[in-house]
Amino acid sequence: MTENAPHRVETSRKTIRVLDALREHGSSSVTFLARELEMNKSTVHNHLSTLEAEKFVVRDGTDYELSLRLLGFGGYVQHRHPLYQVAKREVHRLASQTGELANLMVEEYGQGVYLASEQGERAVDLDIYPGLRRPLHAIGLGKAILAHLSPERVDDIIDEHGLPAETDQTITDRAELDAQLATVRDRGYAVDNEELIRGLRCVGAPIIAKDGTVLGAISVSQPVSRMNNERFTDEVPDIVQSAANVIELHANH
Amino acid sequence: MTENAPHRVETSRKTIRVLDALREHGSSSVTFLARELEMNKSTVHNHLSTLEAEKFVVRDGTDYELSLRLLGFGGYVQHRHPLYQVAKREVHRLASQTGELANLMVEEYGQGVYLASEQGERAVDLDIYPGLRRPLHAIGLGKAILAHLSPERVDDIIDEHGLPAETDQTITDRAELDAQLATVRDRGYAVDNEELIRGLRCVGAPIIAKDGTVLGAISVSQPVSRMNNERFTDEVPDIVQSAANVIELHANH
DNA sequence: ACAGCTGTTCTACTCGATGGAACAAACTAT
DNA sequence: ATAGTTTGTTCCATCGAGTAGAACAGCTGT
Repeated sequence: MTENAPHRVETSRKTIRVLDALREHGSSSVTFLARELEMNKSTVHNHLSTLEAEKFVVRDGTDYELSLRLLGFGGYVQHRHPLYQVAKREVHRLASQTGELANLMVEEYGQGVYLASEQGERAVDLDIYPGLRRPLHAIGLGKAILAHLSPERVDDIIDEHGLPAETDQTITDRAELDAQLATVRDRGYAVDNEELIRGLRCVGAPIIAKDGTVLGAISVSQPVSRMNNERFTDEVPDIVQSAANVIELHANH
Repeated sequence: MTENAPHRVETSRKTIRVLDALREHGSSSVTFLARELEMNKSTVHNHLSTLEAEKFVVRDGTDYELSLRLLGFGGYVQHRHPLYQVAKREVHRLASQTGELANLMVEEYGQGVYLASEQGERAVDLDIYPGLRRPLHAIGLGKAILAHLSPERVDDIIDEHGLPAETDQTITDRAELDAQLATVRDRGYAVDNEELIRGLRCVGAPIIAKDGTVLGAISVSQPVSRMNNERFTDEVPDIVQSAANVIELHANH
């Protein structure tokens, strides 16, 4: 038992570690996972057998991989999420209206989680999928959310996750971040300028509930080549903000 | 240890049972789950603490519910699924072209699993989401798949799952099913006529790989009121089949 | 104030997860 | 072919850890 941790089930943590490893490495064999996780071969085998019996993994010959049963859990969580239900259509509309990539994000455990991601006709292909987690400070979506969390909450989050640099444009200075968050609050939307991925610009608007708490954020991402400064500072922000407003109306019944 | 089951990790099964219960009942308290699962209160508490530490569940005051971390696994599984990658755009196109509900299904463990589900402008709202499982025999999508599995495989599946009646239109007779599957093979698409849900018609076409194995099926569902017999037997099948053909082309590189 | 709920903590017991060795099956290389 | 290496799987004894039950604390309503 580590430190002051209460009574935890160590065995189940091992099972979760196996699942995590399968997600990180894709289809894997018993011995590979045993080496990777520094667990005994027979232990890994037992856990995989259990997961297979429970249909959480499928075996492809000698390798195991995550099964669609996990999609059942994931789809369920997404489907029943209150913000997803009201925002789904707007994300869709935003993607087809702009032809670009539209995303919906919420905060959980101090990280940004994509709740929905929809590609328009000419959208960039970014390997973004629902459930993917990204640091909040490095993307427009995340800054839109951070700007409307309580200062204590922002402190906690940065204490836990820091301000890692994703590209050379990422904000890594706390004062700089605070300044940007103030700007976001003023003008109502956030941007990121190749902060997570080089060549990509993104405009995000917060979704605020009637009691003032931030529910999430919605954004449009497009290559710098297709977003000149005018679109970047005028047109796109308007579109994204009005989508956020529509969602706010639905969210507040 | 039950029967001839090899060495399984019983503790992890309990954790999985907790997750299942949370999915079935939604947000739940410790004592509720303990009663439901016939486990000791403290045992449930330990498992939930573990799941919370691993961020698989979030607590909302005294209740626990499934977290977005599960969406991470689910989204990953969906995103990396080979059929999803090639079929995604066609499902999208089918939904906007018809304005109705378009679905993509694959078979896993003898059940039909929705891989994608997209609503067009006037589509019915069916509580279908990616990862949801349905019996193969009761839906057009499922019959499109069954028709192209090997006879032994079909036998195995029916041995395991039977032919439960979802509505009074569901096929529950094996001979009747075989006859329908033969028809599906002949004309290239499958239908269901209020077999899963009353008032809903569905046309599904199989997606076949170049080696003859069935990869999945794609469908359009709409209310009987909007699908007269002509559309049901001519127009819609054509649209769905051509979408399936496009996917087959992409799947075969 | 008291009874009846919760969730949580503690502890002793014993069940079962674990790691190591032994096994079989599949491949490689000589 | 045969020997050698690597795989997945099974077996088994040990001891670590999950479990159940009781005790505690915090809350609600009458």
